Amino acid sequence: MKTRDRILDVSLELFNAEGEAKQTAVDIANALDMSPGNLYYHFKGKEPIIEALFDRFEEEMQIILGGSHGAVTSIEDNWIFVYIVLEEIYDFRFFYRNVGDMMERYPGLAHRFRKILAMKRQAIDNVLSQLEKRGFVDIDRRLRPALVQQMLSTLTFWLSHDLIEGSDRDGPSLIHDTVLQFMLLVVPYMGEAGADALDGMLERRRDLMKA
Amino acid sequence: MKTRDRILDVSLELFNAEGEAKQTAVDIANALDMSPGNLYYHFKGKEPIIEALFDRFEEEMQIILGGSHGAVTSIEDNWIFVYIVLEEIYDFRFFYRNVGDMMERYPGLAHRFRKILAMKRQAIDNVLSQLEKRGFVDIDRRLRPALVQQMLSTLTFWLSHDLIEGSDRDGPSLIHDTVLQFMLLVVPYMGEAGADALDGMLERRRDLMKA
DNA sequence: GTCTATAAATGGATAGAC
DNA sequence: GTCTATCCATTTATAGAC
Repeated sequence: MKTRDRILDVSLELFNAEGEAKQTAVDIANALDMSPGNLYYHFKGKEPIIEALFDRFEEEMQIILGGSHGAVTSIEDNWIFVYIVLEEIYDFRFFYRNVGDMMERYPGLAHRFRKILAMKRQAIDNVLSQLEKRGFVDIDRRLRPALVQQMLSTLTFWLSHDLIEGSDRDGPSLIHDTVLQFMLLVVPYMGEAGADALDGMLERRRDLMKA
Repeated sequence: MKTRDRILDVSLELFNAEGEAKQTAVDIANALDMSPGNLYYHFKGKEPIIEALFDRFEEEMQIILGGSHGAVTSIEDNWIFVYIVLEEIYDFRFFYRNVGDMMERYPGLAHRFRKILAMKRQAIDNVLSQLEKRGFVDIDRRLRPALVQQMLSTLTFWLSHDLIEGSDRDGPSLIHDTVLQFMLLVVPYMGEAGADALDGMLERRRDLMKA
């Protein structure tokens, strides 16, 4: 099963770098220095390759999002999973450059995308509940669903948004800014402590910029 | 120039209903009860049709976003332009079901999309400034850019988000909920008056649901 | 302006030799 | 497992008659 893995590795790299939609089966074979016939021996086309890549992605995400998110003390620590999720998405960023397009062209992925979305929502909800229970934040019940939705959107469309703005940033810096953007959403609900927490977040971001 | 307009009208309807990516030049001709050859006489293919449709959309958006946004008293009235923008986007929703994909496949649209994005950002900024000046809201300077970005994302990805969630809602109800989602973003910055404003927004939403 | 017919181009897919 | 050769389907695009 070595060639099979090589096909997946190179395909992932190619899709992330050049965009999935533009690559044909022949392009993939070329990138592998392999004949199209041989590629078809291992995978019946582009679609099964995509699905095999999604298998990998899904597995990772389930590990990340299925893990426990309790037992942390500081506010920022609660959101560490956000950072990890963004990094994982970045590894498979071709899926997220254009989620709607992927779901449309590979209908088999739609419900699996939604399952991951639901897990993300659950994870966000858990963390917010933690923060509320510990008294770090106080969120109006009527505003809570909108806040969760906003967080979920951030997690889903950060790459699309960057693409549309055409900023062409490097991955790590984009990830850091997205984490910041995410955390800033709770600041208004932190009351007195909000100002200090905000300072901390921005300072940390500056440190990361330098490094 | 009558056939030309008919082609654009029917194409828009077809793209909105069935998705732009799936329609070929022949499909468009069929929907028009017209031969492909004739279609090609008026437009050299799908791309010039898309661009002509974007001309229409761009013109409308410039009128909406270029207009003045001052001289309104209530908080909700300030956001009327959001409602109008969403309705206009809905009329050309095939552009927004998958913005990134459109920009990728029609590179000529990219900078025009970005121009509209910039106008939206400006309009949001103006309204926020108005609200601040009148003392309706008090937004930390360091949080303001993140808030604007969230609002912009909402305005850009509401249709994608609905598509991904697969909720398959009807247009008007989706538009109303998106306006609500948009306005809820400022509630945390309204201080004492926030609770009342929130009540008003939710009540208004309920009234619209019944109608 | 509109049609029919057909060419040209692209990408997906398989057969059969090695 | 891997290659070459080839076929098939789809879509774009044009030529020429009406």
